[in-house]
Amino acid sequence: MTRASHPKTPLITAICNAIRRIPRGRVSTYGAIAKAAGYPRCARHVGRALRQVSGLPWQRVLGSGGRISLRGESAMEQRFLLEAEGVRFKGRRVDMKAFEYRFATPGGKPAKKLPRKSALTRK
DNA sequence: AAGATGACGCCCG
DNA sequence: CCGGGCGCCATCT
Repeated sequence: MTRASHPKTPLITAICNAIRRIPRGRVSTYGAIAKAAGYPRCARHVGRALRQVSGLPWQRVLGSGGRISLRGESAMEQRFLLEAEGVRFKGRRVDMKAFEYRFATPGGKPAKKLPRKSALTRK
């Protein structure tokens, strides 16, 4: 298990949590999820979380603009799964206007911004 | 310890 | 619309 289970860093946990909040028939983006989780600049880590943690609604996570970021057959599968739950596409991208899920912001207050440098390894 | 990597994002031509 | 380039950040080699 050198690579296994691991990284349960707060970052991954928060991100998974956010992903789980996306309702069926709706989608979100890597960037938006990272932000909603409280880690604005960590879009890349959303992908990492999806890869490590199983049981997440991974098909609801898209790249900016509502485009599928995966390649090959995984991309086809993602599109298939999304359409199966009612999400519709406009060309190669999802009609975000109609299907993007907006994360609830606590008390109308936007997520706090990360100091710009990671708050994890930091101290 | 240093460099490379990645289910990303944004700006530019 | 598409490709190329640069920035982000925790992990991995």
